Amino acid sequence: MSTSDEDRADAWFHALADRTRRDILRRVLAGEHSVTALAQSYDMSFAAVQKHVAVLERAGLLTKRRQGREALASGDVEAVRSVALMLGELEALWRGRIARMDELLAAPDTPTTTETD
Amino acid sequence: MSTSDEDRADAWFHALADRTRRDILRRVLAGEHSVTALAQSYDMSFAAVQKHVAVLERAGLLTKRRQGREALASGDVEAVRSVALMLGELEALWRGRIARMDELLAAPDTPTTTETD
DNA sequence: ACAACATACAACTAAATGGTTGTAGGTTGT
DNA sequence: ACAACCTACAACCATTTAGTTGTATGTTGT
Repeated sequence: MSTSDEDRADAWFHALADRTRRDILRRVLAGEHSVTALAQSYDMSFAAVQKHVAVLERAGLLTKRRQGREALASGDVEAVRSVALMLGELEALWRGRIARMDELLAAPDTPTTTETD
Repeated sequence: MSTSDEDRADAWFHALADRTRRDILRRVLAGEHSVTALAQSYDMSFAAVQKHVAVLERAGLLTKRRQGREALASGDVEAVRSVALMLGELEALWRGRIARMDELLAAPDTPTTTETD
């Protein structure tokens, strides 16, 4: 494959780690917006907003379609779900810890090979 | 309040935007690990790993407790759930878009005041 | 007491980030 | 045709970040 899961996760979380980008994502998830329309909402240059949109696009969190001279940005809810899914996997690891604690409490004698190295 | 929700979100996503930190978080969610134990898993200096742990700690994604000379790090699953919750809110915004589309399809005459500014 | 160990932090460097201004190209409407 | 508009990108700058090494402090076991 070209980009690993970890590369994608890096891009996702990096894109989400900026409040302006999160706000842009909120808007484009709620509905299509042109880049200039988005830019008018923030106290920074058009180019800065355009770069934020590009970061979100590279991360796969939004897509753009051309309509005449406008670029209409739209949030990709599937990508958002993928990020949430990754967090769900982290939570599953935690549940595994609890399960191991239960094992220990249930069978104090059994050597459960907790540490392997 | 001292730190806004956005500040916390910045810290969360920034902490998660590094693969080493995500891996550390996986390990400490699965069970307590000392900082040196964690450091032995990665091809970088102890200080580098210690800084990654500090970033996760500042973000509230893990907590440390002292036991003798060791600092035992443990993942905070509640914080992970909070991050997932924030993504859920993004998804809800998207569902709002769909709801508005339904409105439009159901009542093509009604002026639904889509844009307010 | 003392050597080995675990952590913490300061100081430094290279690279990435978030912002700026400027320029260039495609689209629209008169 | 042409002016106004929308987008894209390059070049630059200040700050942050991810790594390094070195040093200081506390803990453990003999």
